[in-house]
Amino acid sequence: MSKQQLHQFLQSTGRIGAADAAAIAEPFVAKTLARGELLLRQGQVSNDYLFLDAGWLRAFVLSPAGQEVSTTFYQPGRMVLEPASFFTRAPAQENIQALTDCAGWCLTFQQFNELFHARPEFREFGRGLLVHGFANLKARMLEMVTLTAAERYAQLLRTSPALMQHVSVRHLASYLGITDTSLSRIRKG
Amino acid sequence: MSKQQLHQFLQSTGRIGAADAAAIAEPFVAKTLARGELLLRQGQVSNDYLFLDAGWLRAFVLSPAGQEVSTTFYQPGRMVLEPASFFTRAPAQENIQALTDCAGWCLTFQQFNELFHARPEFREFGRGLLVHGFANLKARMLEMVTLTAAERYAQLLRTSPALMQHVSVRHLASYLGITDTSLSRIRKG
DNA sequence: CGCATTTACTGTCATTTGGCAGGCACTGTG
DNA sequence: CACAGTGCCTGCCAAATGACAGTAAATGCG
Repeated sequence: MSKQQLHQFLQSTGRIGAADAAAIAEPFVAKTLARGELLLRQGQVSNDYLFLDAGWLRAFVLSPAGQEVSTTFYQPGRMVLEPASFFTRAPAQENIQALTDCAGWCLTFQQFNELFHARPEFREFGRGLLVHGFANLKARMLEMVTLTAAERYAQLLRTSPALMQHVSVRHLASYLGITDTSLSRIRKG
Repeated sequence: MSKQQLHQFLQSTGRIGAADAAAIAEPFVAKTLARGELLLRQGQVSNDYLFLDAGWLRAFVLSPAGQEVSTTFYQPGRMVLEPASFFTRAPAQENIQALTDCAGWCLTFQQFNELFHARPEFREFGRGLLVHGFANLKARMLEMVTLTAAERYAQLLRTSPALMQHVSVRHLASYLGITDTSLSRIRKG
């Protein structure tokens, strides 16, 4: 497997040229996960800044009541990251689990930070990643407030149809903020 | 009004010394807002990286149905920022409005970016700000999914009692993801 | 293969929440 | 003062969702 997808992703912001992309990608190390394996376990400090070539993952937390709540799904061609733990070096609240076999390229925090401070383009890239994640989360929050469960499901179907192939109804339901019972009814209806 | 609070806030991360804090604070310019005034209007590009000395603000968006939904409340001693527009230079979806008369210190995007690239400590500071905002939003999303409306209200009362003095029931309700009718009932309790 | 486990769906009923309309108190204005 | 406007509360009913239990199909495993 080559780093071609990673190169393209780095350049996709428009601010990183081919030569810089190659230099930035250089320290990334190959990483694979088997289906079901955890990339991050709650209580650990995240040390993976991962570009995902292939596969799907989900992040989840345990609610006070002890139930798994899926918080994020990660698709191929994107970064997999838990910023709160990775950047602050604090133990993670979240777990990140491979829904399928996965393969990608990974930086440690130290490697990330060296690039971050050494390369202005990568700085902007990293900042942009956080900003977009923030904006997406805000949009999701807005949907939680303004849409019904059925509308949220329809919206997700429309924007991420491929996701449905890899995620169980139960995971989807907790992501949408409803019970699997309700989601079953919504899908039926 | 002095920049003392800003100095302290910059140093509160532990990675910025007094001398660096003074140097970083230097380009910040005084900014005031009258109650009701908009710091940011949707459709505009945000150009304010604001530290709030005194006063309260809220951010809100218009839902597809045309209703105001409050998304964030800003308290004194913190930053006021709409990252999605400020960093990407894209028109904002959100409005930011002063709930009371406000005073603080402000950077433009250009000033911010110069500091960001020139000063490693400020880079880490800015990154930390985004990361914490992200983590807070995720925690709020988790509350939306796992708690009832009454529990979310109780939680907010516990964590931000001062907020209640400055925010109308209607704003609070949309922030909590319920109608003002329901919040009224919850408060009655 | 047989068996246990997990997953998805469904029915019934209780609870939560929204929609709507009305009432009361407060505020600013001529 | 009279008046309109606004914010907050409340009552009534309908819709959305949760809780629980049971079933059937799919899956994993010895």
